[in-house]
Parts: sequence; C-alpha cells; structure tokens
Amino acid sequence: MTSATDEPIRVAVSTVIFSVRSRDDRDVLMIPLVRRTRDPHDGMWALPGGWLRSVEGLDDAARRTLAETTGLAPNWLEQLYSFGDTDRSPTRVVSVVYWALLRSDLVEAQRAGADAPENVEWHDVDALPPLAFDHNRIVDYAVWRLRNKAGYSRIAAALLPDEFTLAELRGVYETVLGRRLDPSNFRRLLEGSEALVPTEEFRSGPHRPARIFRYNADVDLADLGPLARD
Amino acid sequence: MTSATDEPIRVAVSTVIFSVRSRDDRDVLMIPLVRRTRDPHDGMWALPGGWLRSVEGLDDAARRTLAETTGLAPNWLEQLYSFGDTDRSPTRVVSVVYWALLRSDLVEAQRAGADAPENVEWHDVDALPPLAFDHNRIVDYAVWRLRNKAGYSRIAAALLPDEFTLAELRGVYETVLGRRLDPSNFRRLLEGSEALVPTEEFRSGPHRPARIFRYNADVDLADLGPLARD
DNA sequence: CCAAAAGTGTTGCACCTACACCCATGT
DNA sequence: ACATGGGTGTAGGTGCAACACTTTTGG
Repeated sequence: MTSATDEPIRVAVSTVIFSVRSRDDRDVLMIPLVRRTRDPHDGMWALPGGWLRSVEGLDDAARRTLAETTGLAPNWLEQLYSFGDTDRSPTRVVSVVYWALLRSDLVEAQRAGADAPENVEWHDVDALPPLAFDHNRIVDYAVWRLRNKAGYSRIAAALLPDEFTLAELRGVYETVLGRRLDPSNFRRLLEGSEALVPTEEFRSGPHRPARIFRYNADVDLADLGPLARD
Repeated sequence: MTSATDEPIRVAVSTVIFSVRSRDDRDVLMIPLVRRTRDPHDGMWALPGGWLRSVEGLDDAARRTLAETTGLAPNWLEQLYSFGDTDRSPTRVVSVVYWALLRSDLVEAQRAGADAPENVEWHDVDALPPLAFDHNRIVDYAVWRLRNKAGYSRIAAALLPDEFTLAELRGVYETVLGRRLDPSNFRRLLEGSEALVPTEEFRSGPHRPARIFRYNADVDLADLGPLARD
C-alpha cells in the first residue's frame, strides 16, 4: 500500500489485429506491423499501439492507437494480456495488449482511405521478422488464443463480410486453425447453431450455386458450442 | 505514439486468492479481503494488492503485495485481467489483477505465523459485502474464470495438500463448481489422467479405507482434459 | 457428358452419464 | 450386523469424424 516513487512506470496499449488475406494463391492469416521511426529498436517492426492517456479507458486506447497508427477499425476487440517484465524495454513500460479481428473486405478499403501511413505492412503470422521488444512472444500468444478460441466459438465470423457462403466461412476456419475441415460436418455444425441465417441468394461459379448466409446479429459470437475439438 | 503528459497514471496489482474452508459444517469457497484504512473507500473491504514498483515484474508484484497485506503465498497464480476504466477510482489507476489458489492446509498456518494483520478477513464468495472500487465486479469475473477453468483442467489440485483421497478432491471440485459429481465417474476420469499418482497409504474412517493419492509433479495442472461438461 | 462444388444420409467410435452393485472397514 | 463411504461394472445417449452418395450448376 506504500507508493513507490522511484522510476516512473508508463502504460502502453498495443493490438495484434488479424485478418485473412490472399497471398500467393492461398489464404493466410496476417497482421499489420508498424516500422519504428525512433529508438529503442529504430527501424524494426512492432505492433501498432501507443501510450495510454489519462482520460481514456483501455479499450478506447486500443481503438484509438490502432486507428492512429494503421487507420484500421476492428470488427472484434478483446483484451489479451498485460506484459510487464522489467527488462522488456529500456524504460519501464507495462503494455496492456489487445487482440482483434478485421473483416477481409475492409482491409483494402481502410488501407486506401484515411491517413494510413506508409510504414505499415501486413505480415504472414507464420513468417514474421524479428520484432521490437517482446512483440514476437506477444504475437505467438495472440495466435494461440485466436486458434484456441476459434475452436469453441464463432468469432471467425468477424473475419468475413456480412454475406458469405459456407465454403467461404469454412475457408476462414481452415486458415485460422491451419487444417482442413470436413465440408459436410462443418455445414451441419453451423446450420444448427443459431448464429447463421440463410438468405435466398446464391453465389454462382463453375459448380452448383452456394447459398449465401448472414450472421444472426442477436447471437454473441463469443460463446457458442464447440466447432471441432483439439 | 505521442506521450500524454496530463494526469499521471498509476499501476496497481491486486489478487483474488481462493481457498476452500469449512464454514457451518460445509465447505465453501472463500477469499481474503483487506479493510481499507484510508480514503478512498476508507473502512470498506477490498482485494489485497498494492502499487507496482518499477523494479519488479507483474507476477512478482502480485506475490509481494499479497504477502505484505495478508501474509499468504499462493500455490497457483495467474493473471486475470487489467481493469482501466477512467472512473473506477478518483485518481487514474490501472489495476492488473491476478487470481490465485491457496492450499486449504496452509490457510491457518500462514494466518497464524508471520505478520498477518488484523484487518484481513476471509469471506464466502457467495456472500460478499459491497467492496471498494470495482472489486465486486472483479471478484465475479475471477469466480467465473475459476469455475470455468476447473471444468477443463486440474487446477483444483492446488487447493488441497500434497496427499488426499479421491473423495477429498471430489469435494473440492463440488465446492468450486457448486454441484454434485458422481463418485464413480469422477474416479474413472481422474484415475486415467496421469495427473494423479496412487500411494500405498490409506485413510481410515467409519467405512472402507480410502487410498491416498499425490499429484504427479511432472504434469502441468493447467491443461488437461475436461473434467465434466457444463 | 464431365468436372466441381453444394448438400444429404449413415455408420461407427469415443466419451460421458446414470445407476446398479459389490467391498471393506469402524462401531 | 449394519451403516457408510470406497470402488467396479455396464448400458444408454450424445456428438463428432469419416465417408459414401445425390444434386446442381458451368463448360
């Protein structure tokens, strides 16, 4: 209960924001990184983030710093963990880290518009460069959480546009989880799940047209039944 | 990336530490609370905690402040969440909150020894008074996490002494989860789980003696199969 | 007609639940 | 002997995985 008045402790907020993007003819899970323009770690890639202001809450700070550094607004945002080892930065910084999801159709739009600076670049989470501070470790943990949570919830929904086919949704799950899913079992699982609403529209291609679905806005994507075990 | 220099932001660390204790002839889940001796909320009960020092990590701070305020050393400690709403305290405080488990046989020992102050009192988590700050909300969340995690891991282990019978372990789970478990199914589940090692000792009573088990120190209590669904 | 993806049906396994039943001890 | 909890056996249900099969389009 005694106040320590030695070196000041600063609070930063960073965000690992995922999206699924096409890369070399296949979909991969990617995150935007910001190239640092000052020490420490000048020139290295780092997570988007910034200092917490005294007038804003943690969630607000995550959204603000994400917008300021990358021009992006997440479709899903959740606190991940707080990192506070004394040696993670030359000065004492506690980072409250968030993880987020961005609909794939909004990546380009948001990137094109606004004041998205040139020192932002999307990176494949499975092929990251060495990052500033302990950000590699942070990303690893965020990926683990995303994969984990994808298994027992429907958050992957937040990675797709409003309308989508079951194959598209399955593709997202396959990209996130990193393995193939059985189309018929996937269908049954999600059709009985209340989270999806079938429309009367169909998407054409060189094959039988696929029914288009929407999300059921009344259902919380966070906690639904399991999708597939392991 | 701009440093905000308005009101200073302070970082506190608090811990919700659970133990199972006998109360009115039955076991209940309890946590120690500390009576505040200064404003804000002078006289109200609050979670044990204190200010983060610039020379210590978050985990260390949780252990230190827990020891300083209650004299307790947890058998399990895990970060819960960081709370940082602007209105949760008259001054701006970000609280990194931990949740912890304490073996039931160490509660009295630790309470008796050391310098455990008189303004610490154990409270039934299902009958808490109004707490200082947003601590009621924090405890609710910690209880939810504990119950949740107890369902798919073996952390309840950390609430018992080294040696115990299956009935005692089942009792802990029943207290934590708040419902009865089938003795035979519970036995099968845990006997096949690698986490328990049978000894050749038995505990007597007015019935058939029960075999005493130990934990398998090689197994991480955090991630094991499900115990019982919902 | 063929390829390709949409969509349906069925079977088997793994696991969990419920409950019947036997075992070993103290009183 | 008997009450009490320790411990075993077993049948039923649920849910998912695997995979065979039918349907509907474009070329």
